[in-house]
Parts: sequence; C-alpha cells; structure tokens
Amino acid sequence: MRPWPARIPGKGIMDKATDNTPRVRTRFPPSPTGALHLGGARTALFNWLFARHHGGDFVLRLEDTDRKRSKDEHVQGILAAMDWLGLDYDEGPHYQTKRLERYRQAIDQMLEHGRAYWCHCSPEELTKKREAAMAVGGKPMYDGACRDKNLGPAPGAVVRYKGPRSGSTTFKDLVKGPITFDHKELDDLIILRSDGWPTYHLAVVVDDIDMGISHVIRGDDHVNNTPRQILLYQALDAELPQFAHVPMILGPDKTKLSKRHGATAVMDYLDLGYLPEAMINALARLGWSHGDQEKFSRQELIDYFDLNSVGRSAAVFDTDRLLHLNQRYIQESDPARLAALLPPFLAARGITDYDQAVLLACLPELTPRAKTLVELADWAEPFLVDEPAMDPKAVKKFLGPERVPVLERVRALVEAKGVDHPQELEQDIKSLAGELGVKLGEVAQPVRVALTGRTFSPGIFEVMGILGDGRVMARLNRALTLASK
RNA sequence: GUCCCCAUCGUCUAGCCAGGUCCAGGACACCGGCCUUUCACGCCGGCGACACGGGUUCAAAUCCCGUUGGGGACGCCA
Repeated sequence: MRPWPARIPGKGIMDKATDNTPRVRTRFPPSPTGALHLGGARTALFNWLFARHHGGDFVLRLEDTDRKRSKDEHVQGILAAMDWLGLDYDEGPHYQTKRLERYRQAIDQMLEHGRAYWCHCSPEELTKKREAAMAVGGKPMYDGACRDKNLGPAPGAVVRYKGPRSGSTTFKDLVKGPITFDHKELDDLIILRSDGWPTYHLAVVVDDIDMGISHVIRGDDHVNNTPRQILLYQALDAELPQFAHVPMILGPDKTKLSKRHGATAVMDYLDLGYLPEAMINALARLGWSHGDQEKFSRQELIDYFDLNSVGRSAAVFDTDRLLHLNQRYIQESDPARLAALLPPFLAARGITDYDQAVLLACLPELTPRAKTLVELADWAEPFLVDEPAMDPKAVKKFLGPERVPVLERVRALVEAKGVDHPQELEQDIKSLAGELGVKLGEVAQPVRVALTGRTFSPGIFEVMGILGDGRVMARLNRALTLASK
C-alpha cells in the first residue's frame, strides 16, 4: 500500500476543498560547487518524474551556503544542464544564501527551547579527537564537551543541535524499507558555523519545511543523514516528509562515480554528441525498470514511474547502453532536427559553409550508421565539402591505373544518363559488371572511393543521387586523374 | 575501525513483497551466420548469472539466520 494516492489530479482539476491529501512536492537541491554530474542528474530526474507522475510540483533549490566553493559559473552550468535534459521546475531556483535570516531564526528557536547549544571547541581540537577516536577503532563523534556548559556566543563559536543520548529513530524509506539508527550513533551536529552560515543539515531541513516538500528523494549517501535530519524536524516541531533513497551510480570499477571515471558531467555528453532523450532514458533505466521495456518516451516515463520499481542496489553506469540508446534515438530523429543540432559538430571538423539541402538529403542514409552526432558529422563530411579528403589506403587499393577503364565506363554512363534515376543507373552498372566479367564490388568500390574518398559509405547509387550530376562528374574526373598517374 | 545499505549473466535488469508455471526471461557488449556494391541497419543463432553455508517447506532465485564480498557514511562539504 502506497502512503500516497496513486493519482493526484493536476493543478486546478480537483476541488481543493475536498482534497485533504497533501500535494506532492519534490525538490532537487544541487550545490553549485561543480558541474551537474550523472548521479545528480538522475536524482533530479527521479524527483521530476515523481512530481510529474503525481501532478505535483518540482522545486529547484541551489544549496550555496558553502561560501568558499560555490560559484556562479556552476549555477549557470547546472541550469543549462537541467534545461538540456528538459527537467523544468515549477518553483525556483531558490538560493539558500538569500534565506540567512530564516535559518538564524530557526537556530534561535532551538536555542531558546534548549534544543541547541553554543560550542567553543576549536576545529583543531575536534580534528585531534576525531583522529584519536578512529585510532582506537571507534566512530569519530563529537564528545559533547560543551553540551552542558551553557556557553554563549563568542568569536569562533558554533551552535550544535542537542540530540538525544538514548533511544532510536526509525523511518520507512520508500525504496529500502524501514531503517533504524540508534541515537548513540549520532553526535551533536553543528547547525551554525563560526562564519555565521548554517550548515547543510539545518538549511536543508528548514528549507524542506518552508517549501512544503512532501517527498525527499535523494542519493543513497544520505541515509546516514536522515535520522539526524528527522531529529531536526522534531526539534523544529515540524511534520516529516517521506524519504526515498535511491542507490548510487558507480563507475566501471564499482566505486562511487567520480571525475576520475572520465565523462561524468551531464554536459560532457552534449559535447560527445548525445541526444538528451538518450541520456534521460539511460538515466531512468539505471536503478529503475518497468518490466522488460528498455526504451521509453518522456511521457511513458512519467506515466510508469514509481518508487516501488526503483532497485535497492548500486548500479554501474554503462556507456555502451547509452551509446546504443543514442543510436536508436538518432535513427528515429527527424532530419531537420538533426540538421539543426549538427553545426557545432560540423564546425569542429572545419565545415562551416555547406549546402543545407545536401545535408538534409544525406541524413536519412547516414542515421543508421551513426551512434553519436560526432559520428554523424563524420559521415556527412564527404557530402558537404567540395573535395573530400582521400584516404590514402583507399586510393592505393581502389584507384590504381588498372581502375581507369572501369571508371571511364562509369563516367560515360553518368554522362549519358545522369544520376537522377538511381535505379536505372544501378541496372546499367550491374550490366557493365556482367559485361566485364567482374563482381559488382569491383566496380562499386573504385566508384565509392572516387565519390567519397573512403571505402565505406551509403550505397553508391544513393550517394550519386544526393551529390547530383555535377559533383559526381567532378569527383569521377578527379579520381581518374589520380588513378592515371 | 564503527554504523548503515546492498548482493540474479561482464554490464543494466525481469522474476523476489503474495514460494511451485524459472534446469531463471529481456537488453547492452561479445562471438557466429543471413542479407549485401562497402560500412552500417535489420534478422537469426550462440556464450553467459540466482555469492556461499545453514534453516523453514512437499517445494526457495524467491522466506529466515549466518558467512563472505561490495558500497556508502562517519566535516564549521553538500
């Protein structure tokens, strides 16, 4: 039995007066200390899907209380990545740095109720204690030195939450089931830093309370934080949201995905020639499944997504699967859209001035062959430049003097009939091969190299049709010159 | 070290909650074949897993316990 209704109609559809079910509201709270990476993107996607599935709201919040590492360029990058993936938000972005007063007020409230206290321990002392505890094989926890000293504010002082010393906290994780932590495992965490800014734990809880978040869906690495945060909700006399912890995304070596695993930022994949829908699909299937279905449209994802189908174990991000998905999405993409996406990839190869009509015409022949936009640009190159680069190996093998007679016969055929009727041309060239007593390949390969400079390409008759009489003749002549010497 | 979590083909996973229909299904990758003017696409086939040990049961991939292995968390980062 799900703790929330299977279906909550969208905004304005249901009469609010009769709807006493709290509205589903999820959030994605990245910290702008780096680019949006795959794990974060998937967390964002799951929150987005959950909200969309239930007709609720998706809130974006930038957790920028780490004044040293937060950078505006990173918030721009994160916003761009969200946009690329099509993860639109109903609210935000909110910035924690703009809510400082509210955090201080919450901390004051806890101080007044005796649920927090000032601590004057120095970072150095704490580090020393932590190391000492580790050395003896214990869990490095704050020993509560200032807990009962009744200290007041002072330069360098911090505020700590005064947690229970006994008992335990249990929460029902929507993905993992019930999880219990003994309070003895928890120490008095800092909620206000000496620099006057709140810490993550305090800010996240206050924000989620204020923003009416109903479901906190986040990475596995936060399970340990959950009991501490639940205690904070209670210290603030607030209602608890539901928690769902999705498993980590691992690198090929099965450790937490990080920069050393290569392309881990979402936007890396834009540059690598991936389509956002392929990325979305791949991310969705990492840890979540819907029977044996592998490929999902955005709407299907929204319709089918549910936390019950999220797996409990960590998963390795498999770029081969992403690549395969990308290929399939490219195959079914509208040529016009692909043509619009291609310029940067073409430009990377020095192709900036080309015939748009030719691009559009060759795309249908190219999409079954390209797995990425980078590859697609590579396949398109011979069609878009005046004189395609000739692969030396291909020339050596197929454009020697012995090929001159064949090429001349082909040139004569093209000259006589043109390339507007590929089928007829195909028949003629097949007859030619028959007449010469050779296999079609003996004719086709030299022609292919002549036309594209490479030994592989779409069918040569298709190539001719796309190139048109003029270009075909020019390339045939060029090849003949090359073969003659 | 302590705490928490996890455990089905190389990888992503279905099946597990409601035990038998599973000598475990799909997908990616890989291998072979077909198609074929090249390269692809497509199609057909192959390889390949219930971590281990106990228990419960007529029956366990499915339930319980333990072991082992892996991951995560232990910050005035989030």
